[in-house]
Amino acid sequence: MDEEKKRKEDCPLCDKIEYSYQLIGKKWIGLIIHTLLDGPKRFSEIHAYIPDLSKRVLNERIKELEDCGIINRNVIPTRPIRTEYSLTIKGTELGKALVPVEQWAKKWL
Amino acid sequence: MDEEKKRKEDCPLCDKIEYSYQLIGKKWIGLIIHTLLDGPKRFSEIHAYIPDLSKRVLNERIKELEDCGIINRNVIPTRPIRTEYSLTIKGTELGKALVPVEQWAKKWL
DNA sequence: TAAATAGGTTATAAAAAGTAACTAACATCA
DNA sequence: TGATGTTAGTTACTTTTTATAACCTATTTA
Repeated sequence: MDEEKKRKEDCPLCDKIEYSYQLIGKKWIGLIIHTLLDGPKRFSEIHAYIPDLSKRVLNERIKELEDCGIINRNVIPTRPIRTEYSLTIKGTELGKALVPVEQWAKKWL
Repeated sequence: MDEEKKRKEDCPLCDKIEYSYQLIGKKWIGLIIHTLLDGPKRFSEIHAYIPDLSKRVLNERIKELEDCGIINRNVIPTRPIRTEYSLTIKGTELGKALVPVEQWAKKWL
């Protein structure tokens, strides 16, 4: 067995760390979570906050974040129908974990 | 002027926050910084730590991280020549800012 | 009736990342 | 001396992700 594989097997946390970096390493994920951290938002509101993010990709990201339990989708039965997205507890904690990165940005960029 | 543009102009930090998320939103950036946080490493060492990252992209990421002052490139004039990469202070602080994300991963994944 | 809004979907194009083979410069093995 | 290996990449080509823009259904407002 080669060294790098050995290292991975010896460290079950590495998978989780790697996974988390793949997650926030997807384009727009960080900004979407940041946007939702100050409260639930509708599809078009998120889109207005991040205008460079296309609706197609926003929709894709929302589904991915739902699938991994980071956001909730709430369909509000008003007329016209509205869908609201909010962070789960898991998602809120990820959002809070990203705050130091924002502070770094404030200081260094 | 539309609302989203207004919001951006009202918040000069938004650019920095957005930029930081685009930075860590690039594939492999987080893991590379994480890897260098425990000490300087050579090209092939980083590659051994992150075997799924191709040499082509590793090289590209290294250049990008150098360009934005996050890592240093040290050519060591041994025979054969070795290059060592280390985090700058700016880079080290980014690495530390990412630790809460790793703790989140440990807890939730 | 016409245009607008909300929350998407679709088709297609461009950009980013993956794969594998190749290189230069030297070192070691036999 | 020649074959093989190492380090730090580069190159050409393929696949995957993102971007762009048009379209859609249901409903509301002018």
